[in-house]
Amino acid sequence: MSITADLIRGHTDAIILAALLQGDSYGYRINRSMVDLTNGRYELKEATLYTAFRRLEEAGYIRSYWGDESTGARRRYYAITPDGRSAYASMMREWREASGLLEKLMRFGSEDAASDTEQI
Amino acid sequence: MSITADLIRGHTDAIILAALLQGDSYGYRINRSMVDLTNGRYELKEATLYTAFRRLEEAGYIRSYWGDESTGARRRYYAITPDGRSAYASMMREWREASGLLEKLMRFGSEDAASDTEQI
DNA sequence: CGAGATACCTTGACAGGCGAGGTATATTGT
DNA sequence: ACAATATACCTCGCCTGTCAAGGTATCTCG
Repeated sequence: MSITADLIRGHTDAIILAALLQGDSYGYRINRSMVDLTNGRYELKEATLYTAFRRLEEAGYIRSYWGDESTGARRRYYAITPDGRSAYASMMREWREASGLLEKLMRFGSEDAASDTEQI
Repeated sequence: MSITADLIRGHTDAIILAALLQGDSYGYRINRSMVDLTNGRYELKEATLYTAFRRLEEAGYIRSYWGDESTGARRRYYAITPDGRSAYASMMREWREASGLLEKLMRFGSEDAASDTEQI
């Protein structure tokens, strides 16, 4: 993976919730879709993923149920809850704000900026 | 602070290097300028800041020297090294890529998107 | 003289990410 | 028939960055 962990840290939950907004899904599949969407440049590691599921379920943002696969390995499906939806929304808001601030702070010194006309 | 730590986590080094691109500075001042630039919405905590200085100096990205204040508290100044400059550049590149990916992943589900014409 | 600003620093705990390891079932190639 | 691979789940324990809490010393102002 070309993207280091700390750049993603803290966004795991939002990413998972976003995936579940599309409909119920399960761990392995979510993992795959990350890889696909990013062309393999980023992967949510399994350990991270399952820890996150626990965390999110405990927080009441998702709930889980076993699929009734008649064949193949069993799957634990996850569904986003109403609380999860509003959590997602506020995470997105935070992300927008944070990335704006970061942008500002990180090019504080560099002059490829050309957009600092707004006063702080 | 309205912005949670984990959203910024991992960017501390880049932020500090960016500040030093403007010229040598010292801890307390860098800290202040963060607060000013973000209108108080984000603050690099002192403990975090000084840990980062150690880390960056050990990595050879910055070097430090004591200022010769004739009055007031002593100041330890930091200067960015050539290695630090190229580290900053690659951190910026990583940030661009990561934030692009995150954007894509996090609105995977939501339909304020309207820009998913590019195929993955 | 006491309060507050300036300026530095360390310790210890915490939380999230993940490497490494494990389980079980189905498919595919030889 | 059997090994390899893919699917699918899970846990333990380490590592790293953040930060609350505490500490030091100097200067200014009322």
